[in-house]
Amino acid sequence: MLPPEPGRVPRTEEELLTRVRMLAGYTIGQLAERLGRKVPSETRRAKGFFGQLLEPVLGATASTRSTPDFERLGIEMKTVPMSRVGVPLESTYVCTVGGAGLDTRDDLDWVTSRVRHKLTRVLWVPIQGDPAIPLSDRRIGAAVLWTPDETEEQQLRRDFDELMDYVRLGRWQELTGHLGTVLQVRPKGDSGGAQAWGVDEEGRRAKIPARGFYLRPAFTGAAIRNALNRNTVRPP
DNA sequence: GATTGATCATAC
DNA sequence: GTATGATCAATC
Repeated sequence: MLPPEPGRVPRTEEELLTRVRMLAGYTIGQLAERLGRKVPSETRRAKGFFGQLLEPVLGATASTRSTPDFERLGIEMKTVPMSRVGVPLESTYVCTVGGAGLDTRDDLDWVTSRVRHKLTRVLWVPIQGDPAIPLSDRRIGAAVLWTPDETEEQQLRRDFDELMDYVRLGRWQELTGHLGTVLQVRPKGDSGGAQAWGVDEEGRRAKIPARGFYLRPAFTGAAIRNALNRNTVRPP
């Protein structure tokens, strides 16, 4: 039985969920074959491959724009590499720090930030991430749709506000991956080379090393578990 | 073994 | 070069 072919843009959440659930159990190899794409030979060269493979099948309005994957539904899709025991093996990239957003100052406030907008509604798609399993044999898991609850949003906001203080003050040197309990800032893009717009310590526009917001694995794991629990109807 | 900083592919 | 999609690998 072959996995579904590339689909049209889903019109409703239900349509998207139905489609993504059809993928559960299939391997990356099966999906790649269906799409006529070759699975990279080395895992080192497969970064981002899973996400890019799933997008056309689910009807994501892909491309490189900074809009949600499912624009009209306001849903962002993230594949998550899971260990044998079902915990995320990697952090999850959210969006860049600084850049054009600082021009409008929208990014400085949590409520209008790209981080919050990106995480308002996320479709988590777990995929086997055990390095012992060849890329082609890794299986797609059961996806869940998640919206941060009050507790989760507070956690994110606290970290965001703390991290953005460094951005506001131009203290890029001190803005390392050590900061933040659930949300952190790390380098993004080619090391050394990649740059983005920010402000320096005098508040002037300046080029700074490109960085991105990332969710820590423990938070992503909890989010997926919580989404599962919330979406499960239990008997009274 | 977990984590931070470095790195890889692709589209435009 | 900048955005998307992420994971690798040196270090703690």
